[in-house]
Amino acid sequence: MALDFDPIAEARSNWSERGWGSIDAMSAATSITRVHQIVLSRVNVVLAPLSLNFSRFEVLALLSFSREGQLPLGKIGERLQVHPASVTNTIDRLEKDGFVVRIAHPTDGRTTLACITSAGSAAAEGGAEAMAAIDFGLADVGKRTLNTVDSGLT
Amino acid sequence: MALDFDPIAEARSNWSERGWGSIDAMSAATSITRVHQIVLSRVNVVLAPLSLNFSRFEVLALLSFSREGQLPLGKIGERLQVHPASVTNTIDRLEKDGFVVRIAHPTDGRTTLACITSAGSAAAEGGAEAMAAIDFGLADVGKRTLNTVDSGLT
DNA sequence: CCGATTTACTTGGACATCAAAATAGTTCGG
DNA sequence: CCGAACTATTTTGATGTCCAAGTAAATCGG
Repeated sequence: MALDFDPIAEARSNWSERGWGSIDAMSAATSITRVHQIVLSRVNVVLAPLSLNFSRFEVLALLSFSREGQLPLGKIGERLQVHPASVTNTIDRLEKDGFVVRIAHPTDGRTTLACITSAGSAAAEGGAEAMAAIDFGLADVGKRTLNTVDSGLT
Repeated sequence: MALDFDPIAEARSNWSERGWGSIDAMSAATSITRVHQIVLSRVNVVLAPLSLNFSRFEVLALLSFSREGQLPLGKIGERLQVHPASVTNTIDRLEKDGFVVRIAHPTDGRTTLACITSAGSAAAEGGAEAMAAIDFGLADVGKRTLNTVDSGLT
């Protein structure tokens, strides 16, 4: 799995030779992309046996955190910063797997609520446990990095 | 664009209430996901007018860094850590836009080389400039974060 | 109270990615 | 030199994401 070269250092050096600008930002963007890639794939590996991936898990977690275990689809998209069409798609799959059900909003006919089922709650629980068990795939990334990635967000 | 709440803090608090583990790692993973989302979308916005996105730009940059301006598809996938099928797809598009051409490897009949064209070089140049101009969408992320994201990678 | 606008979700289309199977060419052991 | 094993790429099929357009319901202004 480990590469025999450092892609980040390589990119920095080539970038600089080319006289291209914003090297630090370029380097950071590359790192972020790479870390994201690694984390996402590691996390998805342990979620797969539960019929989950990170997106689906996020939705279930959000629902399980809510008072009633249900939220309008639009709210879900807003919270997770994903496109409405993606929410529709994700809820479709969660519903097909029996993890949520769509129910009509009591007063607003436009709105659809996603409501988590007990199977959904169990899956969320299992997913959280599975990801915690591998430290979200970040075990070897280093604590200092973690904390500082954390801050500096808008 | 700015949210009226802090999703990361929110997630931490809910996560903890639930008694779920690895809070720091969870928080970091969430941050990485979110930063990646933001950076990628900002970068793609400025690349779009050039008929590029970040994936395609990465391939062009890699080719333009190479001695001969050409590399085997497999090498490209290895360097950029993407699936062979994705390389095929990306090269298809770049070729359709006239940014690269496929040529046969001189000695190994299995291998296909992607060779950057002058239009491709120009596009890479323009893309680098465009991304540098917006500091890779990281302008408001903070310098300390950038440097530390940088280290801690395997 | 009605028409225009806004809001909420879904649908269809374009892309991107991965896994697995298919294809074609190379290499290696006997 | 031949067949087995390996390597490089493409194809196929499943997912996932976004955008733009469509549909349906609520709201706002006159």
